[in-house]
Amino acid sequence: MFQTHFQTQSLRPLTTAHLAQTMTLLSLTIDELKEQIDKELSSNPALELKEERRCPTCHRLLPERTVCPVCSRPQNAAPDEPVVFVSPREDFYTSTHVTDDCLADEQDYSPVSDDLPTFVLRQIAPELQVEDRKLAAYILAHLDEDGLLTIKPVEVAMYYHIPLSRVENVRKMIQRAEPVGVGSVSTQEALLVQIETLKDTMIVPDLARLIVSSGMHSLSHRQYAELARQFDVAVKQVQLAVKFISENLNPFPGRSHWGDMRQPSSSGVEVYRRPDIIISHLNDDPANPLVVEIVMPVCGTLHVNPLFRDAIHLATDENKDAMRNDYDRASLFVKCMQQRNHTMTRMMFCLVVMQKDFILNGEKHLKPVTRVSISKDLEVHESTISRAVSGKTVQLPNKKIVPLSSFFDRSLNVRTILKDIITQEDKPLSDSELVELLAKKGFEVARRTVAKYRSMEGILPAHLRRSISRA
DNA sequence: CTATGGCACGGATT
DNA sequence: AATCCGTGCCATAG
Repeated sequence: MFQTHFQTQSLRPLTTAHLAQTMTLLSLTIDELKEQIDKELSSNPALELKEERRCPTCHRLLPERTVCPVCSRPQNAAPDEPVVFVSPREDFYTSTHVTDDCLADEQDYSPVSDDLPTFVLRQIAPELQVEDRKLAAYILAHLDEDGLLTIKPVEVAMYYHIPLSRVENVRKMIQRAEPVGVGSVSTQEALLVQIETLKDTMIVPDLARLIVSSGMHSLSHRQYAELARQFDVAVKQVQLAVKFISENLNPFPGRSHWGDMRQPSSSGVEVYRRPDIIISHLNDDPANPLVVEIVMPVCGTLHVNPLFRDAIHLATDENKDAMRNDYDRASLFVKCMQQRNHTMTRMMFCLVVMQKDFILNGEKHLKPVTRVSISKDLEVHESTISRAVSGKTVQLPNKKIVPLSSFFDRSLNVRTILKDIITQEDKPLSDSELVELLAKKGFEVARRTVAKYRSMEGILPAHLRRSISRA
């Protein structure tokens, strides 16, 4: 029902080679795609990148059509249907990996958002020795989604064949940068660093420090009595110190700062990348229809250079085979690229129609959709959708960047409702009470599941929940 | 006895 | 075929 103005027939893969390459291209993220295109362009003279015209009114590049798909909507599209098209936006490309490029001073990348490593690196780059910069970048490249280090400092030192002390010096600088404590090896270290920096601006109870430095185990198990005995103070004192800790410190430095734009997926290494797809309102006016751009990392469209084809006939026999080969490769590449974009376009159209509420009104309104159902609507194999979704990110109209896979998250809506309930209700609710509240709103989940969701969102259990600071 | 986290199982998803 | 997710049961802390 959704393929109103998308013709599938003309783009069916013809050969197995075509199919295979389309599949690989489909699963590539935007950075990998650019890499692939660059490689192909530089190694194959038959391939050409043609700069296309811009739309006179909105200045978007016009890839395949002469009519701008955004300004002049296709006639057969209903007014509330989203416009989906492939958008060549090289200008949008910014370096997202932490490389030497990122370290160049005061460059304006105009990214939608920095990733966490870049964000930190910018702060400390000015005071860093030049030769320590790539060291810092390396360290920052190995943070988990909580902002903690995934490798040991010793390993870094061995990797670069430098003394451990040098690694630690750089690491100390990273830890002092915002978000404070990032780059720590453990939650304990993160907390200690935060305490040290807080000391400058406020009074830190000594007991809090003691508890963090030598009572972490008891703390995490909420054994307050044990702590009181260990430090020979009243339980009440311990509770006060714990309160201070939970209100002022954050064991997961990465979360407070970046939790908003990032979904806590446990494999979230790639989550900070710039988006593969951009969804926005035309001219950012909510009254206008949605515009969905499948971002191409190059400016213009790829096609086979017609001059090259003519030149084959003029070439010597010796060159002819090679040129023929180049030509075939180029045209295959172009076909595959079109196929890829075609699939992406159709999929996004389908997805945006179904998840319109989610895109406009937030995560609460996410409908549980499976990849299989989409594949049926589009009449493609489910693995095709899987590949198209995996690793990609989307920028929503509210400028948040989320992984495309969250469109298929079965429990995201329940989790956000849960978050809402917890932040709004002032009295700490137990898990089973939460189950009832959720049931009232029409979400049937088990008690155990609520507990899981809490830990996924980094929400503390009912005991230690007082006033959780949220930015 | 209640609240919660760990382990593991089954079914759905990829 | 491998993986992820929701859930049930059980142990443990308070």
